[in-house]
Amino acid sequence: MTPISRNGEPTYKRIQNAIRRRIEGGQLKPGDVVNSERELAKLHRVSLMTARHALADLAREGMVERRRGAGTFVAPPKIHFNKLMSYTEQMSSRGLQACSRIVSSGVLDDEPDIAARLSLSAASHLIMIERVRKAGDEPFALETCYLSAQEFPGLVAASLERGSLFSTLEHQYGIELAYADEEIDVTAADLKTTELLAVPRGSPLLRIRQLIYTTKGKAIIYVLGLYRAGRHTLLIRRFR
Amino acid sequence: MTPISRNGEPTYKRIQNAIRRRIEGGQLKPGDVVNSERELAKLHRVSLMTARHALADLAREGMVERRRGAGTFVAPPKIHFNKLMSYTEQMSSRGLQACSRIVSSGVLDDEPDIAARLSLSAASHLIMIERVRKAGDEPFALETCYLSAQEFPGLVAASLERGSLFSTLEHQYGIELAYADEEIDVTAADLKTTELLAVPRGSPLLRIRQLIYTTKGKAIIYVLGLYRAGRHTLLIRRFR
DNA sequence: AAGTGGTCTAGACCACGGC
DNA sequence: CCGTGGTCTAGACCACTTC
Repeated sequence: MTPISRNGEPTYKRIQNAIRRRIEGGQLKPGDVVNSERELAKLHRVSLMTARHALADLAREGMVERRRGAGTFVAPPKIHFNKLMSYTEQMSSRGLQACSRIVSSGVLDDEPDIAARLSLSAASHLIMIERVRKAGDEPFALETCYLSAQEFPGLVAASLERGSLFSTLEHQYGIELAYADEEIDVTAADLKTTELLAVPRGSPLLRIRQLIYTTKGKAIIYVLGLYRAGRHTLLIRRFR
Repeated sequence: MTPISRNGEPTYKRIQNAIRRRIEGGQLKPGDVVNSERELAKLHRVSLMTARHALADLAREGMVERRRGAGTFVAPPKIHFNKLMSYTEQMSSRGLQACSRIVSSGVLDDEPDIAARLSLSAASHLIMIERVRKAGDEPFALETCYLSAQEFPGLVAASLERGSLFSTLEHQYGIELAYADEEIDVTAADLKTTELLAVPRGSPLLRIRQLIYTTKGKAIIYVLGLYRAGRHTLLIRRFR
């Protein structure tokens, strides 16, 4: 048997996908027994080590739990903590519709601090998009994002039409987002924010400054978010 | 050769530890080449798969990076994002001394909401410790933590003497902390907080409600933290 | 061309869990 | 007791990187 089945997909991944499909398709529910290493080896006509590789890797992902002497079981669905999601994705994961309004947008060339965060020279041209996020009728957040104008020609127009910046970047520009570092603190609303978010002057606001990186480790988006009290709580999981 | 060398430690872990020691001891620096699978197999008189297991596992931990066709290299030291650390640990990791003052402490038996978060019955006795954290002379945070009084007899006295609650729990009570879920939002300072933190009434405060779990998945500590604006920023990494 | 990691085989013994 | 996962062997071929 050839180790790799003509399409380039390793055998152990084919086995994983077969199991994944049965879990995601609902045929296997959390707590159910998954085929043992020996069963998988026979089913897929594969050596024990390969079947084992498939299961061990699934366990590492958290899709499955292995208990020595007992078997391999479908793991309970994990809540995705510390996941980088766009506003649109966050909303749709809760079954809600993303709703936002672009307040302003354009290209700036005198934002040295922001350019520096994106590892660009001080006077670089930066695309700026400022949006108010709404829940129902009430605005609850003001988000301003910045990107290199040179790297994303034509982005402003595109982003004005479609809501999701993430999907535009990923599908239109072929960008692979990897992670984001966030600085979270608190400030009082200034005059401009007061008007846009319809809150009293001096109201406490959650401030999140986010720097989003690609899989190559390059910072490509800077986002400044200001969130009204009460309307927004951040969930984080920390590990020991 | 016996697969396990009399003390019960698997061979692949012995190999890992040998490599780890050389990295942590400074003999191998980030970017340096680590012994290849074949070299390790000969050195430790072990099969290729076992040497491979050791390296693959170290790579999964992030201690080394593997590049096909090139070799295995010591990974750059990782910044510990999203790590659960006590205040004492956070301070000492920055080379500072933890400095806090106990405002009040005692046992409560009428905090049903907090008891519920800890999966205890409504009228359970709860140890409460309220502390002001300081940076230099200025107070910057008010932290109140709650634990089951039944599970931690004698804790109040112990915690009054030593600063670190985490180390008391881990060493005195044999607790293994695993992770914490945090809810982060923002409020305005009430009268009591105003006095303790020496800020004007209505000042914006960062509020962090933390539920800390053991390795067995049991919630054992609830912490409510209130942080002054400007004095404290949270760092988070989110992954796609 | 030589060396590396990635995949795979066809077996083996052990420790552990549930019956 | 039997079946499970955990460890291990002594090889093999491939794709890839470096020289």
